[in-house]
Amino acid sequence: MASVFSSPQASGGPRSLAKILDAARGVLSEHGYPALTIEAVAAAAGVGKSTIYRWWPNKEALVADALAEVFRADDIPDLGDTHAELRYAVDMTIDNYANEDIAASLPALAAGLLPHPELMSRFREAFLFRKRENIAVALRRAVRRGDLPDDLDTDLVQDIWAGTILYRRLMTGSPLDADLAEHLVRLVTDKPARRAGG
Amino acid sequence: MASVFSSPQASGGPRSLAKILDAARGVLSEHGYPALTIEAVAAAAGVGKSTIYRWWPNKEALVADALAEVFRADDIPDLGDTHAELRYAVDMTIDNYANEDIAASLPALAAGLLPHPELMSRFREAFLFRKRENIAVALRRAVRRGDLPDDLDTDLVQDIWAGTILYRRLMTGSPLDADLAEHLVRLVTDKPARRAGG
DNA sequence: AGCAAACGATACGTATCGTCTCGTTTCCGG
DNA sequence: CCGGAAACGAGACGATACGTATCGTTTGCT
Repeated sequence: MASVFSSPQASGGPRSLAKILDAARGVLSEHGYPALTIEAVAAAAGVGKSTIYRWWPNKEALVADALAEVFRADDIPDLGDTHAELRYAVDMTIDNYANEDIAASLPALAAGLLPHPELMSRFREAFLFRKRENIAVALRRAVRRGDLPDDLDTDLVQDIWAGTILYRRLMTGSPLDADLAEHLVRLVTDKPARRAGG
Repeated sequence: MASVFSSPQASGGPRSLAKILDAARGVLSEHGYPALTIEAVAAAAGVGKSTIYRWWPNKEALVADALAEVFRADDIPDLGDTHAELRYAVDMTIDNYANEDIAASLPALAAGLLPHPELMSRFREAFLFRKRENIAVALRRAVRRGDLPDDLDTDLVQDIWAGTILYRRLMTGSPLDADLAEHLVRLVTDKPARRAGG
């Protein structure tokens, strides 16, 4: 998969992207986000600073690219069982945000990209929407089975899942365990009483 | 209310905290987070840098203090109506995260505090738990009324509310409107079918 | 072989951080 | 109303990182 934030030119093309992305992940894992400077990545990659700046506009874009390759965006398998499929989706999301490198970088990433709408939307594309579409497929499948209501707001469901998980990870520090996953799935599958069926 | 991150000494005590906090909010509102440097705040407050560093360990702590005063943490009024009370709580949360200054600063704040557990926990205290306890009171009131299940996990409810709202604000950019508020309230009040009544 | 793109090294100017020193102002007790 | 201590303003300072620019070298395509 090509990188999202780098801008390979027409002919010839970059020769050191992979080396740089690997080095970025390495620095991040070994020394943490505060140590992740362009100069440190360049040194770890055995590369000149200019080479990094040739392909990425700034540090956040580089980190986003480096992490995008670690971010899971599986197709949700058709298991014939709605509960199991949604659990798969939630577990995948938990997996992503439980990842040390990702969790440690996301706030700084968001902070750095927020003032740059162009980069921010590319970030959303790479990080969120790729995964979201796969989960949406599973949700629509569940609707077709009759397990979820026709008017289900799939975006809201995903905002709730990802939002809760991320919030727990970054703000409250509560565990991201099977219990949470189960709650989040049931939040969607246990339909409201709807005032009639009582 | 005293500030959370500053550390006023025994006697004498600081004379310029308010001036500095006001200046910080001013710079933030007028020029945005990237312009919020210690030097800019000092200049805007008509204060020496050293005065700021005397009372706050770093920029994040200062910003956290400045924003904590803007953060709403109302008591949820006893309206006799669970739905209305929870809606009040959700609206308040939306209000907080819809605030330009707060939303623009939160990621940078989280990024800066994350590597410092001590500051991070003081931040949680000031920003989250004050508000959460007030909302928890309303939730427990609703349980007592029989409108919510006895085993309600109030922390999870709040993680879902705040998480979803914050995620929408920072990541997807979806609107934080009455529709969302209503959905989030119903998520809690429309009890699951519980496998029996269905 | 030849050319252009990609590269590495590295110097440079700018910005901000957080520390420090020093002389001045403010406050409080006596 | 005086004197000392704390708080203060100004700003110099070293360290670090950013992002740009220059330049000679390597790489890979034709």
